[in-house]
Amino acid sequence: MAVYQKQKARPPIKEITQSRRERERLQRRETIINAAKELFYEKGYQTTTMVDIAAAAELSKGTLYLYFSGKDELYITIILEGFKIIDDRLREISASEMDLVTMGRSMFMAFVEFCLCNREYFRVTQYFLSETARRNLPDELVDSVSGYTTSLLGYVADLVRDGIKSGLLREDVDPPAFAVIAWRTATGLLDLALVNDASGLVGGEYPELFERAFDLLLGGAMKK
Amino acid sequence: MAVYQKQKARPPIKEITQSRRERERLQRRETIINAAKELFYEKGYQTTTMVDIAAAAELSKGTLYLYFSGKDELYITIILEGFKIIDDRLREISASEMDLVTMGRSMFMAFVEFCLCNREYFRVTQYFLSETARRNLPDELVDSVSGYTTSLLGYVADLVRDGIKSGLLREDVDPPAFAVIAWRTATGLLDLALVNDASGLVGGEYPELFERAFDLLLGGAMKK
DNA sequence: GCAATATTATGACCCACGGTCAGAAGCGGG
DNA sequence: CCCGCTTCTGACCGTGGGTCATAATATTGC
Repeated sequence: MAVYQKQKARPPIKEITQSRRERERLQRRETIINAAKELFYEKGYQTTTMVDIAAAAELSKGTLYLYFSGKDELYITIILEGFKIIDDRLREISASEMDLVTMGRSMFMAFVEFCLCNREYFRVTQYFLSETARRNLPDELVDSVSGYTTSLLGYVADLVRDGIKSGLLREDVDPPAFAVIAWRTATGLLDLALVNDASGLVGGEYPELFERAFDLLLGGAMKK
Repeated sequence: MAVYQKQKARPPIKEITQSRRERERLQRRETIINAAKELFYEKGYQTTTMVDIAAAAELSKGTLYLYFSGKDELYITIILEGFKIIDDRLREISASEMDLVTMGRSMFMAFVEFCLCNREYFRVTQYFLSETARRNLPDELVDSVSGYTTSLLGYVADLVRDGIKSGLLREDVDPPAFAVIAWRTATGLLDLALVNDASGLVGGEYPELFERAFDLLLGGAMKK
């Protein structure tokens, strides 16, 4: 009786192996990304070599180029994961039930803490922004990064709009401009914080410095 | 009568040539710096090669290493000139007769404008801050840069102190922290501005964005 | 099972660049 | 004019990103 059980027409062998191949390919890709992530985190972009990554992924150098167009693309690919995480976090906060000020502070500090805990993601974004990296990078990647940035700034701008509507903030505050300024204040301080372990230009505690920065920006935007 | 005119005992020939040698040496050094500055400005740090610089200075590559320990030192040396200029400018402003708010704004905008007009100086400072550059750099250079930074921040912190004393600013504003925050807000926005030529993440005019940033920080520090 | 074929992996090789150094070139003193 | 000292040079080295002919492996057809 079981003989004729062919309710589900099984797709041809060719397609089955095809799909397995694809999974395996993605798996390899993931392996490479993980190896690279660890090394970039540990040693930084410049000092990590393609051979290092290949060795860590138990592959030869040439193979890496079957999965990524080069070191930069591999690097930027890693960024995007970070963006996804922080984007989710900010969306989560912006969907929650806090009052506006708490929400703003939470967003600011979530971003800061994420960057402090995932320094390499942060460094990568800074690299992406300020280096010649963009030149020889696939447009698609550049677009992705820009897209995420726009998205992050959007949450803040929306929040500012709400703040103005509710009468908390002054009417002459420009939401997108405020978002950009807050974002760059955070990155500017982060830049410093990540080097400052060694150099000690700034005394005092870091978390407090970020809090103060947020207070200043907020204070400047609030009605008297 | 003129025969015995040896009022000024002329130093021995040896010393004369010695001193000329020294001047020539400094001249060569200057030539190299100027060549390098132009190229760094034009093409950025990574894409400028030592051979490029040597060619522009009409020297061979090896000669550069007689005047500088390497590419990094050459790079950082160029920074220091920039620091000197902006330091002088800020000192000038802080010694002038403006009211405190105007003075603060002038300092902020002077810094911003200097960086926008001398992008390479700015990029260099950022590189110095965030890259692995420091590791293999003479301590003396690192100290110089730190020293200038401290000096710049000092002008701002002093101004804030005056502002508090005069009753304009709140007592709970921490002068050094405010200085750091203002500084990093400016650099964060500058970082963006210098890339933004191409990428257009931010709409609107730049000078205005910097003004807004200053207003926010000032507003946050002022008494209600 | 086995050859023919397609897919994936490899590492020797190329080139660019920062840095070195033995020897060349130039200058000054005697 | 020659010796010695300073300054300069460019061939050379090591490193590291990227390429590609070839090898290894898997898949398909018979």
